[in-house]
Amino acid sequence: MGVREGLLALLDDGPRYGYQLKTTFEGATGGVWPLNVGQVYTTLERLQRDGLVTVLDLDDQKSYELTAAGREALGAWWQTVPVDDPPPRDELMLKVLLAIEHGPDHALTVVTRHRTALVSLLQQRRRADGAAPDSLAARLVADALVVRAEADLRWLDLCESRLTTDVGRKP
Amino acid sequence: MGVREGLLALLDDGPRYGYQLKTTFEGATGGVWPLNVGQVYTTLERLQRDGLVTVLDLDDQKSYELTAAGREALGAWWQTVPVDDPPPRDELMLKVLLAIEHGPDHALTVVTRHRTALVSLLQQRRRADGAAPDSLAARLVADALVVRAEADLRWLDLCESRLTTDVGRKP
DNA sequence: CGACACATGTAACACGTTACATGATTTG
DNA sequence: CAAATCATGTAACGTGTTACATGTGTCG
Repeated sequence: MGVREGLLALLDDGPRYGYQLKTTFEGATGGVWPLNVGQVYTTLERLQRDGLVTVLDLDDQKSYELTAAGREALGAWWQTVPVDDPPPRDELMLKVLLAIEHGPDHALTVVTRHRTALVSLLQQRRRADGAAPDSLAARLVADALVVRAEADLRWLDLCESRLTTDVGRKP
Repeated sequence: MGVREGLLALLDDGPRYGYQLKTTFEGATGGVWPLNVGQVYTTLERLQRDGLVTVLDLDDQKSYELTAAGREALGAWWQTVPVDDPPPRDELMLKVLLAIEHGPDHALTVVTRHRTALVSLLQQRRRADGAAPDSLAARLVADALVVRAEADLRWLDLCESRLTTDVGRKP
């Protein structure tokens, strides 16, 4: 549910054609999220099917346009605050939780390995973040990656402390 | 790529049958990540197809077992530190970035709306985290949700400051 | 001319989700 | 007995990813 809404949002600025949507999407996201053109067209097809978008068939190019329903759906998206319930499965969490099933020793191994890797990744990202201010979008994405990595790191620390103190009692 | 490895990891403790995998998966993840039984069977089919798992056809129940290749794949998974490149598309980020295309005013609206929602969500999660220590797994998941929400909040603050100071210059 | 950007698609595949169908066993 | 749990699947659908095919225009 990402590309779909993305295209809707871009079409809110007026009719666009497929390839244009690809490039502006990539531009808006600071070039961090490449978008295969093919997916743009298939997604547009689905949006048509769902009545959120119509096509203006011009000479040789096709122009896509929001319908009233599409504008409504977009409005709903802007209003909605995404709260995932159940939360999306995350690979790091999953790995640690499953490692616990194999015993706290294995879990601690996994935790420390990931922490050292995350520390270097974080340094790397901080450098990238501090350096070239490409665009506002790229900057914000870089910020997000740093903040996320910090959060993961903090969580790993929490895991370690809980694993070392709570050893023995697993209700 | 979550369920697949999850099942492999669980099968490392010995042969299991499908339904058992569902319940132990949900148990290992503190009941936070429900897993549809149907998906267990389809995933096991794919794992068979890929030669990572074999079936022991007993009287009326089927028991699944890791192959050598399966054990190897699992080992690789344990060793691997997940670094997504490009990073996965995140709805919050996407929304803010696309809102910027519509002008900083719209972006600021989105940012502040999400911040207030996140603040209350965070309080709620902190309560849940501080309360009943269900199991180690449930506790760790709750921790993760809190830490993630804090990170998102921090990022939104960053967005706001960048949006208010960087206004005007978008290279 | 040759490479590259522009422009539009199709096909195959992977994974996840939900709903549906079926039957055995356990337990209140 | 009735309901819940255990147990195994199938079918349909949605989305995302990659690769492939095709053609036009532009620019060095």
